[in-house]
Amino acid sequence: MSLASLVRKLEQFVRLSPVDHVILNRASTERVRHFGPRVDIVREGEKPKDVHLILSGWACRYKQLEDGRRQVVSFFLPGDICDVNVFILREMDHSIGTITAVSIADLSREFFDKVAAGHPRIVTAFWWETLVNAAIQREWTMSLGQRTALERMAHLLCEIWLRLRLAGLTQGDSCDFPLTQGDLADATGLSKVHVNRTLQELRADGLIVLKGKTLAVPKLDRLMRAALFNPNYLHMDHEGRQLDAVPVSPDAVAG
Amino acid sequence: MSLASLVRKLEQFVRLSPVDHVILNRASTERVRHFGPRVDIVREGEKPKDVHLILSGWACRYKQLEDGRRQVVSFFLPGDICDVNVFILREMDHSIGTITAVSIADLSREFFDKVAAGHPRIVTAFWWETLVNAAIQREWTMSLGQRTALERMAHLLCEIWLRLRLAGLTQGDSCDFPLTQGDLADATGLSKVHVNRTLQELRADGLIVLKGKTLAVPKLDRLMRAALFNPNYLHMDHEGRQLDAVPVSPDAVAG
DNA sequence: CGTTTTCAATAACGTATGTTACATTGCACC
DNA sequence: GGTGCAATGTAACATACGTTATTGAAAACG
Repeated sequence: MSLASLVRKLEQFVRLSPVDHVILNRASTERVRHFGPRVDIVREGEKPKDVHLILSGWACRYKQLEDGRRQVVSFFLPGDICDVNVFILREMDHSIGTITAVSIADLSREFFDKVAAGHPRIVTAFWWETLVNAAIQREWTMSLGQRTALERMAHLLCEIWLRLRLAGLTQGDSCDFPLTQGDLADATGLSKVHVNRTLQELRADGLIVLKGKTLAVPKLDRLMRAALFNPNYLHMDHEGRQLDAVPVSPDAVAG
Repeated sequence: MSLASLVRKLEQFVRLSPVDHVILNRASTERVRHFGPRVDIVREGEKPKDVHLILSGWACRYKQLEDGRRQVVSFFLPGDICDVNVFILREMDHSIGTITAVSIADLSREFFDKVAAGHPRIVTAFWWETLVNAAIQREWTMSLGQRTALERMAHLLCEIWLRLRLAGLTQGDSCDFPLTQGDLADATGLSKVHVNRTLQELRADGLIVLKGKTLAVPKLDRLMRAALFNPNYLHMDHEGRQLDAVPVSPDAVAG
């Protein structure tokens, strides 16, 4: 129920003015909606009306084939924006569903028009968000096409970890992790059974501690190596602002 | 060496003004470069300088792992724009390489600033391009995660076919097709051997005729069915402007 | 606070796709 | 108009991952 993650993330990239803060703050307090866990926010085929900003909770974007096969194509964490400017399209080509209980703010076309007209830094920040999301989608393509089950799993966990940390949602080496093995299967294109095997292997190698709904990553650099993880695609730095500008543990980024 | 494909594609979605045409025309004749086949236009790690518009030829975006595994994450056909606004990022997270000989126009940051300031329809058209590219990338995620080799191959061929047709680059039921089986392997995440097997099967089923550098699709609707292809993600229509506004064969879009 | 449902774990077995190897065809280039 | 190299085609064999089934342990629920 907070704007903090979005602002923290965007300010990683662009310095926003006090007026920009007011604009974002207003946008994220008007028109707030709440959803339970495992519920659809948006359905494929609908006309897109608003852009959604995740204030709290986890959600995912997914697609389904006629015969029921389901692929999660991205995860939404607090501070994520679903699709800047989607409303120019006639209909949604995918669905968005919640994982946990979720609060969202609906951002209208008018909001974007106003931003475009008078708030160039927010425009830049939103372009950054858009470009990073595109890069993440490409990296998923890479993972699904080339990485083995183990690498793929490790990669996904690294990515989520770094994104959570950027949003200020990690505590030490652990974080909240509400995804089930079924969710992980739908996201990695593996079967649930093989997801289980793969997690066991990561545990046995001491790369993760995953229990209940909590994930710990004791040695991020080792997990990254197992994943062939190159953080460049997250574009977490800009014009001298390095990732390390955020207080993080020293082993945070390998390389 | 022509702007026609871009304009044809964008006008499918937004009606551009005469001034818009002039702007695009100027942008695509200044700063043109030519490349041979199988050559890199952009390399991962470089600082993005311009946005590239493909005037002629085929190219692809690809990523590589440290150990050499390579994934093609998208194809660029004539009329495609590589990445609207990439230059706000510090460095490229992927490479762009040519398939055939290619001519591109470099679009500068100033061009985009000018467009943003005074040409709202071009802005909308570019957003549409951006959103469709994102949707294509999601569909690739779906393909790689859920579709079988045969479905995946068929799906890729459908997609390329429809994109070429939108750009006005098909003749009857056939089109130029310069991709090698190696390219198809890198794009589908399959081995070259299995790509060969899969193409044989599509041929045996009469779904494609692929020989030399020409592809024919005698029954698009059947190929689409084999691919579980749903064209909605290409967003080829807008506010009453249907796909069929372009002169096409009746079996063009199934469903 | 027992009951029901979901989620995780594990085993046995099946298969789609990968790998290696080599033959064939096509095509660019002297 | 051969000669060389890239692209295609095929076969035999290997394996990473899928499927089905069952059990146990947590949560969710009334």
